Amino acid sequence: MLQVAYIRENRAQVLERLAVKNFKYPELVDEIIKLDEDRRQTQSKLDAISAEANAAAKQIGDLMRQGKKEEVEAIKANTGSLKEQIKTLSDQFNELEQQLQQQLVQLPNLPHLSVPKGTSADDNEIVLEHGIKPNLIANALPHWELAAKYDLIDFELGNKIAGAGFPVYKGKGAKLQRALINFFLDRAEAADYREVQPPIVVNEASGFGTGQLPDKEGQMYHIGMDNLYLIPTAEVPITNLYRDVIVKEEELPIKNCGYTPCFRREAGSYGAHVRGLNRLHQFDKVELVQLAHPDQSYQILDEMNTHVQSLLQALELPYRVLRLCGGDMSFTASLTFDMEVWCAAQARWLEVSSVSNFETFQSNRLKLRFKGKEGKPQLVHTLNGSALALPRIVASLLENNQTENGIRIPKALVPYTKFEWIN
RNA sequence: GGAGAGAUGGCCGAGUGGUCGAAGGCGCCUUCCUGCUAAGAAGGUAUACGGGUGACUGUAUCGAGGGUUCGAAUCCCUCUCUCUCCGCCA
Repeated sequence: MLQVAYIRENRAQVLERLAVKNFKYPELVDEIIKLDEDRRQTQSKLDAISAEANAAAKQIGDLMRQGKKEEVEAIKANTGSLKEQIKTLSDQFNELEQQLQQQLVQLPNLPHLSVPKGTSADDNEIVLEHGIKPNLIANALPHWELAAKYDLIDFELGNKIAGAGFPVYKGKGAKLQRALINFFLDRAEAADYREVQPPIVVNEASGFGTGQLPDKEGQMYHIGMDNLYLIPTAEVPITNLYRDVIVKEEELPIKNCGYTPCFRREAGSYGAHVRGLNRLHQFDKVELVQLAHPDQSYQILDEMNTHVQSLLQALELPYRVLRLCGGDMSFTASLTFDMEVWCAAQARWLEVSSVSNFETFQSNRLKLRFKGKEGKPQLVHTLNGSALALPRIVASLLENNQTENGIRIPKALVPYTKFEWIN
């Protein structure tokens, strides 16, 4: 959520930035400015009358102590109309605040100046490509067939007990999951992230804090009876650890990481592109979350970017880094880098990580601030990134590393899997 | 799920319907003092939104929301959460 004062004072710039995200209702900006104007005027009136009423009440108190009953009655005669005015104005004020809030949450975050214009994934800027695409053996198989061939993942069985998109990992397939999670967590720990294990359901306030709610209910599984949501990413619970918190400036940056399963309804997805592990309703992911000083957040974004790349390099996977264009970025982000790995048998790039700086968009909703020795509390910048999401990593490992003799596990992972081959 | 108790500032904790944005303690910050691993003294120390170039100032906030009252941390109602005991259970 953008800050009203910022919108008010930087109207032209806000409009210009929103255009980069192809925001469809720029008139909302002026509606917000108008509502804010009304709100402030109403507050001024309300405050003045409340002050008057407070003064009268205080005076009555003094007079009562002196036993001057008649004078008290004279003052009381006036307070009735003050009360009515206060009631009317505060109703107005609450209404205006509510409207303002409703409008504000509809504005997406402003993209960073480096974000290219564009309308779809085709307009994303390829920042770099790393590694060499493997030459596959003849009769190379896509990962879903490899998973069946080596009895690693059972999509049918998952279908039976839950539904499509909930695979069952078996034997070395299951061990590979566990190995990847531990590998990613160890790497995060080595980079000074503190590991946390958050709940995998969250309440509404948490969903609002990181920007999933309102409006994106359809992407999350909802437990109606208890009004809880299954998390779509660990970003939600981990960032919300700091909701309504004022941290000390010298504690920044605050680095947390965590492994969780993630749940996504993925309503409307279909076709060959969602086969196998390409798109699931439940998957595992290790997430990095940082709270940063505004002066440092872009440097930290680069560091996170580098961290994710180091994981892909360790896993010997060819990858590329994209700078997302305005049209492909999320509602909440200021700048996002996506990492995609090459899946050789499908001959496709698959997104495995998304690293973003949200600047103050989330922290404004979360009321997450920092305070130095002097001065007012300021909103922190929040950042997060997948490091990494498992399914497409597995897809790529299986497809890229298939040989006549089985599937080779990359060296860095062998201490975790305790096996070098799947065969 | 049943019964009871409770929710006050960073923490602990007091609070009679007016003198309470809130005693006291701890913590923290600044200054002073004392030459010694420390102690003492003074002052300061919530947040949001307004108004003012600024010093400053108004309003709101004692779990949340309503109500009673000229006036509510204090009285009433609803909700949420926490704790204790019982039940169930990994």
